[in-house]
Amino acid sequence: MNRNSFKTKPSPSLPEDHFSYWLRYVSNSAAYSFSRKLRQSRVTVAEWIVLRQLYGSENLSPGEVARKTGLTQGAVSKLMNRLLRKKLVTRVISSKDRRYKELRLTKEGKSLVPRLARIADENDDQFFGDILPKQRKAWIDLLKSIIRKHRLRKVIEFES
Amino acid sequence: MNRNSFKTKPSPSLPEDHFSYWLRYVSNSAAYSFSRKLRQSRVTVAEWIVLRQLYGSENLSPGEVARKTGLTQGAVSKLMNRLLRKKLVTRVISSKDRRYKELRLTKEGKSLVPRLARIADENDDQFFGDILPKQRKAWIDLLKSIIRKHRLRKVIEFES
DNA sequence: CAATAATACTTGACTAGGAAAGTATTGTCA
DNA sequence: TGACAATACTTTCCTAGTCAAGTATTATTG
Repeated sequence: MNRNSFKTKPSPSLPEDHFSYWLRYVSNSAAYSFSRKLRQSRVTVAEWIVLRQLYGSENLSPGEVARKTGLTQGAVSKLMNRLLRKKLVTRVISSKDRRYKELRLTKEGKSLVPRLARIADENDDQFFGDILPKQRKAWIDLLKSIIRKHRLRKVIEFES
Repeated sequence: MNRNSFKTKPSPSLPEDHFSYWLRYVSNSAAYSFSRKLRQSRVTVAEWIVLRQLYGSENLSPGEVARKTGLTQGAVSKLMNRLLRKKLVTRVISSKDRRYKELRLTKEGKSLVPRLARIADENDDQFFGDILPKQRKAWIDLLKSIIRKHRLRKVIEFES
C-alpha cells in the first residue's frame, strides 16, 4: 500500500512556486537597473514617466497626470515639487479655473526627454532584446489581456 | 521629393513601447493585489517571504535571511523588529558566536505560513491561472534565463 | 598578546509613495 | 443668493526600503 495513501498535509508553497514571483523578480531587476542608469540624469523612474507624459501635450493638470500614470494625486503633487525644484517643469494656476494648475515642461525638461527615452530603450533592449519579435508580441498581448481581464489600474512603483 | 528625405528626429519612445513597462504593469498589479489580500493577516509581502524562509529551517541568522531574500541587512533588521512585535518570530543571540542572532518562528508564526501560502496560491491563480501549463513553463524558463544571463540578484520591492 | 581587521548586526538620515484629512475654488439649487 | 456639494490640489502621517555610519564581537597578525 502506498505510504501516502492517508491524508498528508502538503507543505506550504514557496514564493518561487508562483508565476508572479519570477515576473516580479525580473521586472524589479529591470526597473532597478533602469533606475540606476537614470541616476546620472538626476531623475527617477516615476519622474521619467511623468516627463514623457508632459512631452506629449502642451500642458496637463496634476489630475490628468495622475489619471494617465496611475499615480495618486498626492504622489503627483510631490513629484511635481521635485521636478519644479529641478527646473524641469513649470506650474501655474489656470486663469480659467483657479482650482486647476497647468504643468509644462521647461526647455531643459523638453531636451531631457529624448535622452531619457534612449536610456529606456537601451535598458529594455539589454534585458529583453534577445526575445524574438514574434514571441515578444505574444507576451505583450498576453500581458495586455491580463490587464483587460482584471481591469487593472496602473500601479507605480518601488524606487531604490 | 519626399518631404522627409532630410534627417528627421524620431519622437522619443513612450514608456508603453517597452517590454519592461508591461511586465511591470502586471507584476506590480499582482503584487499590489496580493498585498491587499495579506492585509487581513496583518502581514506584508516582504514579511511573508521572510516567514516562508524561516519555515524551512530550524533557525536562520539575519544575514542568511538577507542573502536568501535579496534584502539588505538593514531591511531584514527592521523587518525582524516588526515580526518580533507581532510575535511571529523570536530572536536570540547565538551562544556559539555572540555576533550572530538566531531567528525562529513562534508557534503562531508557524501556523500562519500555510495560510499565507494559500493566499499566495490564490492570488497567483487569479492572475495567471488561465495560462496553459505548457506556456507557463515556457515563460518561467525564459524569465529564469534572463535572470541567469544577467546574474540578477533579487530585488524586493515596493509596498503600498 | 595587543592592535587591527573582519564579520554580524543595528540605527539614523533619506527617499518614495499611499491614504486621508485639509484648503481653495467653483457649481448647484432651494 | 447663500449654504452645501463637488472638484482640484496639497499636506500630513504612515510604512517600507536603501545606504552608510555606528556598535559589538571574534579573528588575525606582527
